[in-house]
Amino acid sequence: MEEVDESEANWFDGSVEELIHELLDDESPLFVPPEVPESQQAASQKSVINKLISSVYSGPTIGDIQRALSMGFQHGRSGSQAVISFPEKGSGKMENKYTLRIKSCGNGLTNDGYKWRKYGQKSIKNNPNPRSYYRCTNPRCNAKKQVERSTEDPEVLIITYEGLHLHYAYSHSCLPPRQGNSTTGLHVPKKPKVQQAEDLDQNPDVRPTKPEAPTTQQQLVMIGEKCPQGTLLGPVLREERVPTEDNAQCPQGLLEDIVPLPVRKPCNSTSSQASSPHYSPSHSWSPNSAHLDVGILSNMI
DNA sequence: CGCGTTTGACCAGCGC
DNA sequence: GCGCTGGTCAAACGCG
Repeated sequence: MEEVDESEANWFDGSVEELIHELLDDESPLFVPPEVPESQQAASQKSVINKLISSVYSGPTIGDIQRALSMGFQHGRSGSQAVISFPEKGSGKMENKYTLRIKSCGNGLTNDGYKWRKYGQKSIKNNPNPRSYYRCTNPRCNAKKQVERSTEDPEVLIITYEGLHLHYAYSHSCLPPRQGNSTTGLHVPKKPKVQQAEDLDQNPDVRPTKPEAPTTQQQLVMIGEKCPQGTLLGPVLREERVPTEDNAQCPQGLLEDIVPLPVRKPCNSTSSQASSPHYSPSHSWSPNSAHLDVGILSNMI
C-alpha cells in the first residue's frame, strides 16, 4: 500500500461553489486560449469552468435522486415509504441539506452504508421525541445527519442529511478492510459497528445488534488531483477496486454518496445488494470503471 | 483499552 | 438586551 502524504493531498475544504469562485478570482488566465479577447476572457473562463465541473461531476442530479427514489420504492417491499425534500433555492441560503421522511421498515434497520457517530441528542420543541445528531466518523468527512421521529406518525423517521460524504459508503457487503487505509485518514472500524447508530435511528429504544463482517477487498486511496495548469481541482477520493467476486457484485457509486441505502433499498438494507433480485445497476451511478472520483461532490445539492 | 453513547453544559442565532 | 431554541462540545460512562 503506497503511503499517501496527507500534507500533499491538497484538500480543498470548501464547497464546489467556493472552489469555482476561487478559480474565477485567480488572476491567472484559466484554460483561456491566448487568442481570446481580453473582454471575453471572464466569460470564457466561466464557460471553461462549467465544462470542467460537468466533466468532473457526472453524478446524479436531484431529478436523478428522485427517479432513484421512485425506482427504489417500486422495487421495495410494501409498507415502506420515504419522501425526500430539498431546501428551496429561493429560501435563503442554499445548503447541501436534504430531508428524508422514512416510514419504519419491519426489520427496524436503516443502515445507509455509512458509519455515524452520535454526538448529541436534544429534545425539540413541540416534539416529544428527541432529535439525535450524528456525524460521519470519517475525520475528513463533514457529513452529518439528524434523526427524529415525526410527531404525527411515530413510525416515520425524519432524517436530515447535511453535507456529502467524501468517501465511499461502508455498506455491509462493501466494507473496506481496516488494514491499508491508515494512510488515507479514513476511519474504518475494526468491527463494523455501523449498524448501531442506525438501529437507534429506527428504534432508539432497542439496543443495537451485531453487524456483519466486511467481505470485500476495496482499497480507498485519497489523492489530491490537479489540472494540467496545477490548479487544484479539489479533494478526490479514488477507489481502486480489487477485482474480487464480492465487489464485482457490489456496485457503488455516486448515488451511494447522496441517497442513503434505506432509500435506495428500503427495507432491504441489511441484505447484500447483489443478492437482491430487484437490484439493477442501471438504477444507480455505479462506477463501471476501476476508478471513481467522488470528492468534488460537496455542496452539489 | 479503545471506541461509541449519553447527557449536561455551553454557545450562537433569532425573534421580541 | 434578553430569553428561547437548536446545535455542538466534552467529560463520564458502558461495552466488547
